[in-house]
Amino acid sequence: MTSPGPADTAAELADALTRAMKRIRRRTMQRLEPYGITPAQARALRTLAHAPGCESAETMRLSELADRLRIAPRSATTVVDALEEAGLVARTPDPADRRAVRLVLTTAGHGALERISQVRHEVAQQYFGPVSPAEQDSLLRALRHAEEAYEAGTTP
Amino acid sequence: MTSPGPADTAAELADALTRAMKRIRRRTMQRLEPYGITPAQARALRTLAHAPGCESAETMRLSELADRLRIAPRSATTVVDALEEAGLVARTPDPADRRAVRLVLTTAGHGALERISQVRHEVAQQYFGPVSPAEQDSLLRALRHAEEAYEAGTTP
DNA sequence: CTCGATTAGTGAGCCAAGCTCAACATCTTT
DNA sequence: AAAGATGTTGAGCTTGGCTCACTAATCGAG
Repeated sequence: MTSPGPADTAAELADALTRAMKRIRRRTMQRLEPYGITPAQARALRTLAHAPGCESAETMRLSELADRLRIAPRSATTVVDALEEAGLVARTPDPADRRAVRLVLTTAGHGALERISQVRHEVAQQYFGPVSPAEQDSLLRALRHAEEAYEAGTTP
Repeated sequence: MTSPGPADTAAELADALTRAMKRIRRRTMQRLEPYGITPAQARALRTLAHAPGCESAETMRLSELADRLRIAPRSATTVVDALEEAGLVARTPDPADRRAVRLVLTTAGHGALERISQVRHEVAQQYFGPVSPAEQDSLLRALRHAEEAYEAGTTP
């Protein structure tokens, strides 16, 4: 019953992914905690930092940040609130649209970014260390492949 | 700066994992919602179902469930509460240890399990469909490898 | 046999990271 | 200028965890 065939690989994959994610997330959180940065904040910061397409990077609208993070705009507000309170980003008015807010990375924000990328790197390196670089690469490509197909399939 | 070398693969991997997880989780949640089952409950149910090592499966202590799910015992209590209220598992006293609780799958629980495994299968299949079975397999092995190494490294 | 230590489960209360729905200001278009 | 679209946020909810403190029960000396 429940077809114990080889097709279950996909489901097991989902499980393995969940576990890996959990580990990495937790580890990163622990490492980032001393700086008072949560993973979500770190993600936002990173997203904010290398905004492709904008000539003067690290300036972005809140809604664009939400888009890139794939979260609801309202959720982005909360993240930015925290980031702003921590002095890592600043909300400045958009001269061209008075409804909008432009987010700019502060100097402290840049500093945080550096620490984040270091931690991120270390944690991932530690977790995926036992996996050979070649395998890592194919893993990454596989995931991207799946992701692209998914995106193409849901937003046609 | 921040070493744009090939070593970043691991970090990107972590990102891709996060995204994949998110998608799968959401999709599964949507598909399971009509049955009133959350992903966490589904996980618990599955864990409960094929408990390896126990001769008479689907009977397990709460703390063992917590262990297998890698969550705190207290969190398992909450999950089991929901499961019990939905009539999918039952708490029965452990004859050998009156402090302990044995969790048993009800008939409804078995039914739910079947639906879950179907949904799980379909969702994962859909997401990882574009990835060849061979790649899926190597991906899975890589993740397991990382996981094992991690576990060995943290509980020596 | 009893008494202290340990273990199993849970109540209370917290946190992160989302979500929706509705309000409000501000464009944009007709 | 009125109608509608868009950008941001307040209020309040959800999931899936967490810790700390407590009770009940078992176990291990002595």
